Amino acid sequence: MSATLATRLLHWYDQYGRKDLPWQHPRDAYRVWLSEVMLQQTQVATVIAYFERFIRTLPTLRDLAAADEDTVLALWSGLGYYRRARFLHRAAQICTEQHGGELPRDFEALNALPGVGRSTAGAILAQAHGLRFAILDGNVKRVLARYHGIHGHPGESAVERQLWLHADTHTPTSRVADYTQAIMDLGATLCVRSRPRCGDCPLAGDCVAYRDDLTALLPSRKPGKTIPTRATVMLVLRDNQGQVLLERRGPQGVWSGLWSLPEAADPEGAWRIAQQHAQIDDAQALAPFTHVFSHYRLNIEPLLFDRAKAQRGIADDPHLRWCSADEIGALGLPAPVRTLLLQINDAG
DNA sequence: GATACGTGGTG
DNA sequence: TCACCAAGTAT
Repeated sequence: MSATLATRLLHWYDQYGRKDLPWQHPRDAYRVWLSEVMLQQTQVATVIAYFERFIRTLPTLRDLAAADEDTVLALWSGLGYYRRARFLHRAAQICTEQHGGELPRDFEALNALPGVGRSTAGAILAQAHGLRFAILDGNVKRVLARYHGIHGHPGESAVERQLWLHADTHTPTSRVADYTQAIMDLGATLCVRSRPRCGDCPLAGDCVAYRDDLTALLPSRKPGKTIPTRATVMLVLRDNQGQVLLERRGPQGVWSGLWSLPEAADPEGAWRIAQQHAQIDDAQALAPFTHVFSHYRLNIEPLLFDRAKAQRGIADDPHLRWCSADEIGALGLPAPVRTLLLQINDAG
């Protein structure tokens, strides 16, 4: 009878696991929650700097609940999937109103918070409180699909159901927090998507994919599909003090809640919109570029209306504001818009 | 079940 | 250049 998967994994973790990630010290519920949400569909290397800045600015759940949405989105700006930030903010307020300013320790209550799914709820309970709950993120899916030789894309419900069963079965009753970190670390460092380092893996002896030489085929890849291309004109309205007109995007769709540039379908529409907001002398087409989302490609044609004279009355519209470069730093902007404005600033 | 939702890195 | 990928959740 060989040791359990958890035993072997914990033994490996003690020697090779990651123990200095910023959310591990201290490993409290607020920090684990924040890190888990930031890490959804995002890699550790990207998250670390965002996490440290966020936790420095909003060190407690109550600070987050009391913060402006602009502050939260500015701290998230560049991370993507901005709905996560809005959910995080709302969930903090729910905790303040309904849970005494703490994250609940109950799975159902956690799972009911916006942005907290089964895996994130499990991670909080396991890592912050040592309770026996399984997680099933991309790392764990990859490890278990290989270990058990499970075919089929993990996005299929039947496959995911199997993976959850295995994930739960393997979760030990002691050292749950370390085990949870261990299986993620294995997936992130050895059992990686391409060229996994099976020679160093503590589970290779019982791994079906290793035994059958299937590591390159498991987990099964998502059936590919081509993404559509869309186009937009972005208006850069700039006054003689260098301030640029920004517009807050609505609660639905991409970049929800972020401050972005006004948009139009074509240059004629752009002129029409520009004239509503300012007196315009001329327009200058800037270099077009493409921004790629997960589900479509966006061709962006920036149109610079320089030396614009702002119309009066805009101050009344909370979704519009003229911003200096300094103010832009404190707002959440889409990554390509921030890049564009920085380039224009550098160019004068 | 399918789709929406970002961004930066990689081969 | 480009397809694919990386600590998911909500609708």
